Amino acid sequence: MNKQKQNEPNESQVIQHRRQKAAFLTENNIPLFPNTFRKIDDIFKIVDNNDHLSGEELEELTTAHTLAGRIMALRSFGKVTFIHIQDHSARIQVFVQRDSVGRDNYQMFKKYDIGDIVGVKGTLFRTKTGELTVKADSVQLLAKSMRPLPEKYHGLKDVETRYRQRYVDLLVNPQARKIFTTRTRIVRHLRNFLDNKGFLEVETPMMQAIPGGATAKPFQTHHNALDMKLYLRVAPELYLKRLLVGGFEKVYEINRNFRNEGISTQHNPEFTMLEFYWAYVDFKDLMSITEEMFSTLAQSMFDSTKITYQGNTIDLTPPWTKLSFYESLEKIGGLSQEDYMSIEKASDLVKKLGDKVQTGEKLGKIQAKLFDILVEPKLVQPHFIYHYPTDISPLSRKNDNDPTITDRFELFITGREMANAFSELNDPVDQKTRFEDQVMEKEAGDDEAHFMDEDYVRALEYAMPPAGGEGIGIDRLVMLFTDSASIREVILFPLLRPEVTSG
RNA sequence: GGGCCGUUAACUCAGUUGGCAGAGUAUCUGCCUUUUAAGCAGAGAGUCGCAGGUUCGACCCCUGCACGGCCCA
Repeated sequence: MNKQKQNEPNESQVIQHRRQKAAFLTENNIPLFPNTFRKIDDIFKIVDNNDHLSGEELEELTTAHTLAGRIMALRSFGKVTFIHIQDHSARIQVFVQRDSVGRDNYQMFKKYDIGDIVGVKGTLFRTKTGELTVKADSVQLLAKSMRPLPEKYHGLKDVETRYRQRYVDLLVNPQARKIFTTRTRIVRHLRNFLDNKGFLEVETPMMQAIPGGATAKPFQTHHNALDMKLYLRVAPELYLKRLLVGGFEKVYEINRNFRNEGISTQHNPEFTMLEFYWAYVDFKDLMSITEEMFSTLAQSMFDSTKITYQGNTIDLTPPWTKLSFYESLEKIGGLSQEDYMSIEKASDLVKKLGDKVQTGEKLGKIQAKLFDILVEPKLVQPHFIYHYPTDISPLSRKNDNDPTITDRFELFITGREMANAFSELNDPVDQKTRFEDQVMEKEAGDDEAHFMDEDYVRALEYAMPPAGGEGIGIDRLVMLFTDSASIREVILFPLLRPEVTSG
């Protein structure tokens, strides 16, 4: 009996027991991991097709079902055992009787554990308590589980384990599965929405020699054969706009971006963005399509344009409130023009509110800090804030009447930035100047500032059609639609430090 | 980066003033042919996150570290 595992004296008792059972099954010629069983029926379909039938009606049916799934519960009465098995679609009870499956088979079945994956053939009936149940003609082991599942009643609660071992979380917590199936439905809706409007989905480089398209710190990597430094992209923007130059008029990409910043309930280093670019429209047209996109999404998910997020009702019924950046500082931030239009006053205010101001920082950047503190958290219902300062919008088209502001908006819901959009800057001379300004900021120590991208300027020199472009954070959108407080709840495998393996 | 909180059996959690480490679930053995958080009887299971320190004695007090969570920047 002690022939195995003497080198792992601390191995949990449960695992040792399971190894012993596995050895017993192997000795009796029961394969632990056969791939010969072919599942025919989804459990959901079986339940859906038959749940309306009475016990008597089920008795008359002789239809045999062939299903497979993981044993999630097991109640043994000696010569008869009830198990619940779960597949991707649902869960159903299975009744395994010694006198139905045969004495020898039942002997083997008694070595099956919660967590094992089994294949079942049998017919339907109702138990005394009325539960729709499969009466097994046979139960076959398809994959032996060597580890116990978390507790049946409380499930897996430990947040760290839920993220590190997401497979266990998904197995035992239906809410977790729900979030990720909802995520997929959301993304599918967005694709359908854009496809139906004639947008073309494309894929642009994630590894870039010159990262651009957002003010953010990039990750660095290295290509060995080419011996060159590469960056993981912070945004696809500049490539998508090159496609507008190339003649595509409506393009979008849903894919990962990487930003070398802190981790929080709102930030994961890799995250998913939708970016779309549309020739011959401006930022106001983008407001309309955004309202349509979000409200149809809510409608298709919840049959309503009102949704609940962390106890607040969010009304996504268009049209949404629209305020200029300066209006928002006044109406929502409670500031006067003199507070925010002078560098000195605005800087003092920022410091008073607990943030820092670097010497030589531009007015727009200081105003943005005021906005972040005084306005953003209060934008719980959907708000478009437009006409951002040019200083903090290096890729946006300047307003025709006032070059200190841009034709740009950000969308805020639940106090968070959900989208960023603007009329695109397509004047190559202006763009080059903005890049040069960014390079100066970079040299002054701002490692979020843009690099010079000569090829992008060259592309604009061939003429890019006037256009609007927008980015929407998919993870935050999914948080909103799944009522999740943390971004890690909506990312299957959020970034964590390596697990410490002791001893 | 800063503050606060957490880390005890496979899971969910207790743990008294610093005095032998606990429960439920799960597991094992026995009984049990319609249960469903099945039941009854019994049993086994611990690097109390890690490393130091204080103490006759530390899960408990102190210091440092690791991982995670929340808040702030």
